[in-house]
Amino acid sequence: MTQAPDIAEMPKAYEPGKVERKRYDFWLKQGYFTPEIDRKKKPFVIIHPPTNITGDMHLGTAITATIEDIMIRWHRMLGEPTLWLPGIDHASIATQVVVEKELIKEGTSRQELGREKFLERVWDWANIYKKNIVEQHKRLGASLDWSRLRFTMDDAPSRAVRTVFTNLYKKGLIYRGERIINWCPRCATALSDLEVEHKDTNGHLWYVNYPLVDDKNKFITVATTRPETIVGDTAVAVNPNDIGFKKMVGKKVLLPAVNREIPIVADEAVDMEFGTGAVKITPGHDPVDFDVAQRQGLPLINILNADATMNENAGPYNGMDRFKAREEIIADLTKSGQLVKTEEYSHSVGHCDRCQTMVEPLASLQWFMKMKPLAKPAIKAVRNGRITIIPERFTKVYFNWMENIRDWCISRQLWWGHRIPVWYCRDCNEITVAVETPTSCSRCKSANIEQDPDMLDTWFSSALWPFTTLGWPEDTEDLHYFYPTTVMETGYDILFFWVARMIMMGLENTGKIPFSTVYLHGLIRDEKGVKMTKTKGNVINPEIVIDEYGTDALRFSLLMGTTPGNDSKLSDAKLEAGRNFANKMWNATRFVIRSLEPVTKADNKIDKKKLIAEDRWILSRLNRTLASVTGLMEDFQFGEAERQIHDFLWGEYCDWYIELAKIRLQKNDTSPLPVLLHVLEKSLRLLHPFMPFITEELWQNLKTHIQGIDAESIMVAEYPKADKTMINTAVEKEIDNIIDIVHNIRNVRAQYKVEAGRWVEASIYTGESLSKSLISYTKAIQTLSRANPVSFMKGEPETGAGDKKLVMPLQKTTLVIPLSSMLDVEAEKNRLQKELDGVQNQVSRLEARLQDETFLTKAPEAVIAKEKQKLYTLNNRLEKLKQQSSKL
RNA sequence: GGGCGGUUAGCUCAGUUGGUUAGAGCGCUGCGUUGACAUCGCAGAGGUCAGUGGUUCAAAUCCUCUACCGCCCA
Repeated sequence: MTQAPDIAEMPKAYEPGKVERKRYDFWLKQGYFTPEIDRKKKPFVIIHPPTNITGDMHLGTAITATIEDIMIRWHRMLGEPTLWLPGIDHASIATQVVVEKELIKEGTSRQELGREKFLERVWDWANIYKKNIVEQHKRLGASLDWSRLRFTMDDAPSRAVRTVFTNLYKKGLIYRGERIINWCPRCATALSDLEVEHKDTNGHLWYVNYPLVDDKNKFITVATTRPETIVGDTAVAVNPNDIGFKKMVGKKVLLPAVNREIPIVADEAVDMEFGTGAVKITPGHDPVDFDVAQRQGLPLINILNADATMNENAGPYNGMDRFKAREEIIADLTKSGQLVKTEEYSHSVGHCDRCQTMVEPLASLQWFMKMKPLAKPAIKAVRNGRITIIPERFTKVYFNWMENIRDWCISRQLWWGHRIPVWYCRDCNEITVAVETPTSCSRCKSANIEQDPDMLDTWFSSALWPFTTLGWPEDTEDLHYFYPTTVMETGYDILFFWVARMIMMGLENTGKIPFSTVYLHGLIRDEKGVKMTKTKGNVINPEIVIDEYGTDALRFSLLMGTTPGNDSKLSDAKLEAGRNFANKMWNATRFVIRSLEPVTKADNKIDKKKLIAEDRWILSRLNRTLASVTGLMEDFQFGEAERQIHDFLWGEYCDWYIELAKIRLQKNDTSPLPVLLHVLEKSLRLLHPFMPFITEELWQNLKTHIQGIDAESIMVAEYPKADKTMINTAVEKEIDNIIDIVHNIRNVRAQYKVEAGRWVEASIYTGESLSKSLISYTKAIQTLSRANPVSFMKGEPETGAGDKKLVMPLQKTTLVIPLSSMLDVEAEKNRLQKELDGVQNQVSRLEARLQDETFLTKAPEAVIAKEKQKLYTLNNRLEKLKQQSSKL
């Protein structure tokens, strides 16, 4: 009895905490996460979108890891060399914001610390969070190849960043210029368009009179939402087609507050419908005005300091905060009578994505990437199908953005990140751009050079991630074998940030697409459908969830009921469903193991000759599920695949097959054990990518009792394939028939409130034929529906008046139960009437259809035959129901 | 202003080439502690698939318009 599968070894409920760490360590030790390069095979590769170091894991991390791990584990089990490469992102601006907040709490600041000390602090932070990220992914069961872990600030990726910058600069695709950029006064840096969040804001439209220089009694009235920028105006503009203003063009007006003379110009860009039709032009602080100024040759005045206080160009408002200046200037204009009208006005205002501070458009000297030439091949790659985006509708979003792409501001006035590899010569002003830090100016050879103090946008390095992680620009074996990668999986919210730029950079730098499929998942929201954010305090920490429910439950519930690209909500109810399913599997396995003979090792090989109907039924259902799930996985329908596995295991294997098997185990009949084991073992493999821990635990448990399983771990065992020869529609119908009978006897019992312990009598009439197989289920029907005696009869029941019997026409048989112990006639009348109505309804519909000439001529013959058959069956049933009803 | 998505049971959502009586989980009602599982079992109630018009023999599914909700871009 030493190797007896003692049930005491398996506790009554699944305890994930005792399993997860142990199993993960085992996988790690075995080295399963690191692929073997096999040139004969095509690898499956996912570069994990780098997790950023700003804080702890959130559900976005969890859903990404879960979906990718499902794909990875699945392909690994299919025998493909499978690489899932983990990455960590330095998140330049976001990290700097968090660390600065810490400093403020300590009563200091980055300026006070100085650049070097500040960077030490950030590195400390980064090192802590790098560790956390790795640990958290391990808890999620992520089978990432940790031997290839990359951090964006590592030497190799950093060198790759400088290489790309240098190459693109040389090709003229990176340039330095003065443009309107988005300036965050709190972060004190430029931002790209994508990092600005537009919010509809209720503001005002102020109408201000600008007096004409040559006639102080005449005015031109302009409308503005930002009166504080008046001091930066260098013109007033009207539309050249605006007849009302025609005579004004060319004249000069006197700017309020600073008393500067500025011209009235005509420009097509002016919207005649807006305000009075005359607008103020502030080229230093408005993108449209900037363009007007370029066209009209107008000067440009910057009125703001980096912290958004007014500067010396603002005259009397110098030194004031921008909002204070607005109040003051309105007060002054009111006093002077130049403010003629104020309207409520709703408009969209940009805010910093990271700190929510109101952004200032600002003319500034920055580095930009020219995007149009890069976008062109990237559009083509998707258009001609070399890259597929799933779900398909995002293809349109991608095209729309790419076709209207604008140059990307890539420089940031930050301290943490990749420093721009540009050196300015103090002697000859030459710009030196280089991968290696130069010691002298490339032109005059002076050593008096200074590096650009700015950093690159974080997303610059992210865009290179699919190839820099594999060693580019070095010609490595990894790059050869694993690039282009297979799938880029991420949330749809960063389609532009990541995916689009990765495609452009991949094509530009490697000449190849970086991946062939883009799979976009939806966002996880809270129970009420609100996006989770730290400020709202509705963030769910996955680690707490794992502690309470287990990793597999979390993974299961994250996918439950989801479809590609659609948002989903996470709730305790879903987590409980996941936990319960895990527990159900635990106990099903516990039952199977307990049922085995203690001494011998059982066989899960199937001897087709020994199979009885229910065996062939569950095998048919299994293989149907396998085929369906495989199709869904190939189609990226993981939520639906998961649901089908769940329904098969719970609704068919546990609810029916195990229950039927129990009867055979008692009877000492042909043993159900081989099939019981066979189906369970395969199902665990089927489920493994979704719920890796519990499936491994149970599979290992099972393995000690089964002969001939070679794999050391479920994660390297073969993913089950459907055997279509096992699919058997006839036998499925046969067992459905049994289920139908059991179902109806149980139903009657419940309806008539028959006591649990009481047996009812049942006769089953089978019409023309009475199969032996059906009779062999007598015992099963007895046990499952608590009916005895159960007898089978050929033909139809004879119904005489006064018979106290329930006669229930089922799908294929007629069930007869003596009413003797079930006396609630009213309830039965109601039930019958309801059923009668239902069937009558269907019959009417079918009759109508079958009398319809067009249907009869246009529908395929098979369909017509099917409908006729249906009608025939229904009419029979209807007839029987009527008889039954008349008797009551 | 342009584009996209959603509207199916009380709640959260599936329903992918149009074709049995539209499904699941949770919730609800009733019954149930016979050795896998009360993190469970059995049974039940609950839906004119947002509205409108159309295509079709046949529409939750395809097309038109409308309403409401959400998102993205400008």
